[in-house]
Amino acid sequence: MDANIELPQIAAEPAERADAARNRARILAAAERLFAERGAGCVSMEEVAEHAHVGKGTLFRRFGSRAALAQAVLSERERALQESLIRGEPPLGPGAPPCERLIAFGESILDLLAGHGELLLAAEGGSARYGSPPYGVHRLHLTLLLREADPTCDAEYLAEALLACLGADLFLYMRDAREMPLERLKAGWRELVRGSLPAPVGSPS
Amino acid sequence: MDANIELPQIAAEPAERADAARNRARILAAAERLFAERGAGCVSMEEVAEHAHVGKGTLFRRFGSRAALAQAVLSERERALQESLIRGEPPLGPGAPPCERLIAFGESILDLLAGHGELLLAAEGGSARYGSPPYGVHRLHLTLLLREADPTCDAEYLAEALLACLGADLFLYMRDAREMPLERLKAGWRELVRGSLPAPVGSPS
DNA sequence: CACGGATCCGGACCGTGGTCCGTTTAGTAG
DNA sequence: CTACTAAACGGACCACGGTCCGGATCCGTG
Repeated sequence: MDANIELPQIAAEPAERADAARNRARILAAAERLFAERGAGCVSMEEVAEHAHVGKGTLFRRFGSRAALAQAVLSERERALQESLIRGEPPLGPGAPPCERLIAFGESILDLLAGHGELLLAAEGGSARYGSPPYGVHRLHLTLLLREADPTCDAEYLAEALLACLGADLFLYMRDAREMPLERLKAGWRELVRGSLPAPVGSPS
Repeated sequence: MDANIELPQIAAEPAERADAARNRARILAAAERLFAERGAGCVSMEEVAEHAHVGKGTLFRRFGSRAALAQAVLSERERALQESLIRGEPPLGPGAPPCERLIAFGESILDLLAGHGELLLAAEGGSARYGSPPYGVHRLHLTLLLREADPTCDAEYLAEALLACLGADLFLYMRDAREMPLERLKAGWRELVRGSLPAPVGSPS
């Protein structure tokens, strides 16, 4: 249960008081447990505070919003994904052609969604998605890959558009309401990516 | 100020009482005015009720939720769009090749978003999007066009994915935060559609 | 017109996300 | 150990979306 996660700590901040750190860890542990037990959608912030033996004010002081709490709970997995993007094995990491990397990226996100869809939905809830650090990283990653694959395309627009197809709300809707299995979503993503790129070498068909 | 909009009235319901109709009209008029004056995001349901001289309970009895109220306010424009899709002139209506119709559809939606983005955001808010009648119609429209253009593709998945690129939250983010002009979004949409379809006759380039 | 029941009204009420501020506590300097 | 300050605590508080139900209103019937 390592909880020393301080991703957005770049400038040297005046260090964290001991009780603050203790409470942060308590809150994260309680949130993780409750979200896993009953689903992120069925846990109120007040409950998280109670189970962490902490006042509601403290909870919001530490995490700012429900979406940010969910992001914090997910931050370890997100960190691992980013690590794989930058230094992992191909096709997710560097070394594979951009098209393959794009496909692998989307499939990783879909796997993440399959495992923690509700939690990711809470993390993206209410347009908190755009502007969150993970979204920025994913956007940049896609932009660079798209530009590499086709310098003439509008990579910035395409990155946003492709990421929209990996949103948690859309995923849950397609999986639960439309009953599309994970494999179908992955196949659809592959086609989507291939369509957005020019044919790599010789165009068959 | 015509307010006799009763789109989802298919089965012969036991008719509407006079005071009910009067209150519905009042509410729609008040909502339309307030949303236009101050932006949909800055108007609470209680305010709408007050300005319509109606109790909050009546407001929710009639419209069920904030999102549904926004949809009702938009229903006239949505109806006009659907009319154009079914019986309008090409390329939006029937007669043009599927690819052109897809492009025209997206551009129409983008124009709608440019004019009433906040209102559409309220109408789609909180995953009320999927399952709303307009979404169902748009999805069906795209599915049929995609299937016509390429019977081998997964038209149902592609329809959802393409619609995700026309979501109100994404549009407002790209326009306001990323400062992408409308023309760029339209150009991006065109490329997106062309990529999702096989080259129509002879593939140039 | 008088009646009766179905329909509708409206504001009190609830749960929730988020804020505020008086009080407490951790850390430090003397 | 004491004194002091900045930081953190925590629960009362607020605004808002949404629900409920006792009472008022409409409208068909005799």
